[in-house]
Amino acid sequence: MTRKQPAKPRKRPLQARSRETYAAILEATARILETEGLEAANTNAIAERAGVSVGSLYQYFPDKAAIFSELIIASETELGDMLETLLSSTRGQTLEARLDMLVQAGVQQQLARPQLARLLDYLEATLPADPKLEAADARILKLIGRLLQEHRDVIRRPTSQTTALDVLSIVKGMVDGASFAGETQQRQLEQRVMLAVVGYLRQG
Amino acid sequence: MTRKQPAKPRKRPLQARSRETYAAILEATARILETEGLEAANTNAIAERAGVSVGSLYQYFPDKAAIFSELIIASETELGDMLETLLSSTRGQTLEARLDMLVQAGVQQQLARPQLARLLDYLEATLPADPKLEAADARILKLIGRLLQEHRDVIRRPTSQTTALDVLSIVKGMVDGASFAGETQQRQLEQRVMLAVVGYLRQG
DNA sequence: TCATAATGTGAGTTATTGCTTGTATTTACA
DNA sequence: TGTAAATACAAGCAATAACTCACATTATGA
Repeated sequence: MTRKQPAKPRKRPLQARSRETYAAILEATARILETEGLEAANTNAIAERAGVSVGSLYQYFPDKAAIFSELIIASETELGDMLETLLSSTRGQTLEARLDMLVQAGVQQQLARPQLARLLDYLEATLPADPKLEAADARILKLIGRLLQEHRDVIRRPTSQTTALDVLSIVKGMVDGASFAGETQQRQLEQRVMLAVVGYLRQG
Repeated sequence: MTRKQPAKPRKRPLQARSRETYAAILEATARILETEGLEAANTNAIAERAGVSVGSLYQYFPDKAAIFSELIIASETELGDMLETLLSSTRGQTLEARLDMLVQAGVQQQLARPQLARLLDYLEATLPADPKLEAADARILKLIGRLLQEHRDVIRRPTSQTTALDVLSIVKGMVDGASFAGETQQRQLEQRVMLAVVGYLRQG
C-alpha cells in the first residue's frame, strides 16, 4: 500500500451470485478492521472470513487498497444519501432543527461502528487517490455547505467550504473522542455536538 | 500487533551512545509513519532509517508495538508539559485568554506533524493497553478539567471529565480535518477552533 | 442440449516480516 | 591496562504477506 496509482479495476459482478461474493468481501473486511485492526486485515484473512477463495477476491478487487477504498466510498455514499434526503425533507424549518437532523445522522453513522469509522477516516488519508472517493467526499461537504447557505442570514460565519468542513470535523472529532472513552449514549452525545456546532456558527 | 499484553520491557539505555540509538529509533519511526504510513513502518525499515541494526532495536523495545507506544507517550507528555506550564503561568487571566493559549498549544502540536498526529491517535485505540500511556492521557484531561473548574462561574457546561474530553476532541477533530484539506495557516485555524470551543462552553 | 461466458477454487510463488542469536566492538572503572 | 558490562551488529529463521494461475463448477441463452 505504498502510495501508488490505483490499479486497474477488475471484472464487475454481474450475476446475483457474484454480487453476493462482492458484498461478503466488503463486509468481512469491515468486520476484521473493527475487531482486529488494520494489520489483521490481510487478503487471506478477508477471503476466509467472507467464505470465498482468495482467487475470487482478486477477481473483483485489483489489490487490497481497492477493498478499503470501496468501503470508504460505500460509507460516504450512505451518509451523503441520508443528508440529501434530510435536507430536502426539512426545507422551510429553522436552521437549528435542520442542523439537529444532520448532526443526528452524522453521530449515528460514526457511532454505529466507531472503530471502523475511525479507521476508515485514517485510511482515507493514506490510500492512493481515487476520483470516486474524492467525489463522494466533496458531495458531503457540498450538502452541508448548501444548508449553511440557505440560512446565511442567521449565521455569523462565512458560508464557505471551510465552514462546512469545520462542522463535519467537529462532529467526527467529538464522536471519535467519546467512543474512545466508552460513551455509547447517542442522544446525550448528539446534544453536546449540537452545542459545539451551533456555538461555532453563532459566534464570529 | 494482535491486541495482546505489552511484552516485558528491555534494557534501559544508560550511556550516552545508547540514548542516541534509542532516540534515533523513535525519530525514524515517526518519519516513516508520517511519510509512508503504518504498513511501511516495519522493524527492518525503522532500524535502517535510524542507522542502527535490528538487533539494537530489539535491545530497547520488546516488540514493534512498544515503539509506537513510546512515540505516543512522548507526544502526550510534551503536550502535557506545555499545558501545565501554560496553566500555571496564566493564573488570574480570563478564561478566554487562557483557553486561547491552550488551543494554541494544541493546534500547534497537532498541526506540526499532522499525518503523524492523526496516525498516533488511531494507533492509541488499537495498541495493547499500557498504564504509562493511560496516565499520560489522563493527565491531559485532568489539566483541561482543572482550567474549566477554575472558571466554572463563567461556563454553562458541567465541569466534568466529559466536558474536558469534548474540548480536546473538538481541537483534534478540527485540526485533522483542516490539515487533511491542506490548510496550513495556524492562526486562522486557531481562531476557528476557539469559536467552537468557546461556543460549546458558553451554551447549554 | 451444448457451447460459451461467468464465477469460483486453493495450492503455490515470491517477497517480506517480526524477531532471535551468536558474535564483535566499545565503554566504564578498578 | 585489563576485564566485565554495555552496546552494536547482521545473518538468518519461521511465519506470513500479496497475489497468480491452471483448473473446476455453474449459469446463460440460442
